[in-house]
Amino acid sequence: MPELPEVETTLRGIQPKILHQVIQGITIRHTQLRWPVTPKIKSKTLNQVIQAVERRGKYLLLRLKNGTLLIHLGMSGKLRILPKDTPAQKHDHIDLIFSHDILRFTDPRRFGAFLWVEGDPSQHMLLKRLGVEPLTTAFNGRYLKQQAQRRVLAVKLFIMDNQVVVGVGNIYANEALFLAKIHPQTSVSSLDLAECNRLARAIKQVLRSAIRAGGTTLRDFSDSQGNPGYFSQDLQVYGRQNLPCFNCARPLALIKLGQRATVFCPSCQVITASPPSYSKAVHVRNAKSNISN
DNA sequence: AAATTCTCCTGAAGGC
DNA sequence: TGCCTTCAGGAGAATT
Repeated sequence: MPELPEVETTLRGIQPKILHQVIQGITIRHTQLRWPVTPKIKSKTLNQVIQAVERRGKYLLLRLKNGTLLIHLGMSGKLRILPKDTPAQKHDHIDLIFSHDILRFTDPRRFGAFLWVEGDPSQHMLLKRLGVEPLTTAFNGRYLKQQAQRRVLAVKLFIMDNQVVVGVGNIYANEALFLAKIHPQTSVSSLDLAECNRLARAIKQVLRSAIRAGGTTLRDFSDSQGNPGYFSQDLQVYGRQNLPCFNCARPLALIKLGQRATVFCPSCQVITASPPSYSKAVHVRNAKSNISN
């Protein structure tokens, strides 16, 4: 499932292939994505040059002279560079056709988005309220501490809030909290500066490692060439419920926080401050480890 | 306002 | 084998 490292991996794969290239055609096979794909995308993009390829959070921006293609991979989306004559398969929804190859958007679960945006994309509804990029110096312990003031929710939900920091999805939130030795249910306003510093550093470290590994492939992520990511092998907690903690060998626990699977080590990630915890958690009974690949 | 729950979708996996 | 149910999850929308 694409999080920031997977989107960054995709960006690095497609950028050299499409930058400064002319869009010679566009094929839309399925318009029902998260939002309908408007037919005017065709006329707006035809014969336009890709002037820049950027990322903001988990959004990809293909900038043209008169507007921007705003793309989100959702849960199961991928963008691949393929030879021009590659036959389309079931969930291949959109092709951008260039002189030598095509950029194909595939998304079985159709949680993704493919939008045309005019004007400054940073002011678009979907982008203007996004928080800081985690891999910039603006994201640090002091920032987290300041943002956490008077917020009443679990730290895991807080770091997954895109208005605080972008790009931290469920997998990397679990991993970063383990690395920072912070219990996912800790009330975020109770974290001291040292803990915030640890957490910010852990998020950066986990995301950087995952980008270096080409992302995490659980079921269906692959990069623009169709290669899987190798970070799955480095996962410390995600998908490892009931298996031994790599630090202390005790079994990892699984709960649900905000309807997301949350895996942590009950002995390495201890809540120190009081009140002890926030956000309702559902304990998952008879949980089986379900990591794939 | 902030926190919480619901919702979209398909494929995989489990139960019987 | 096969049908049925359940689950996964990003993030906006709806609700509390």
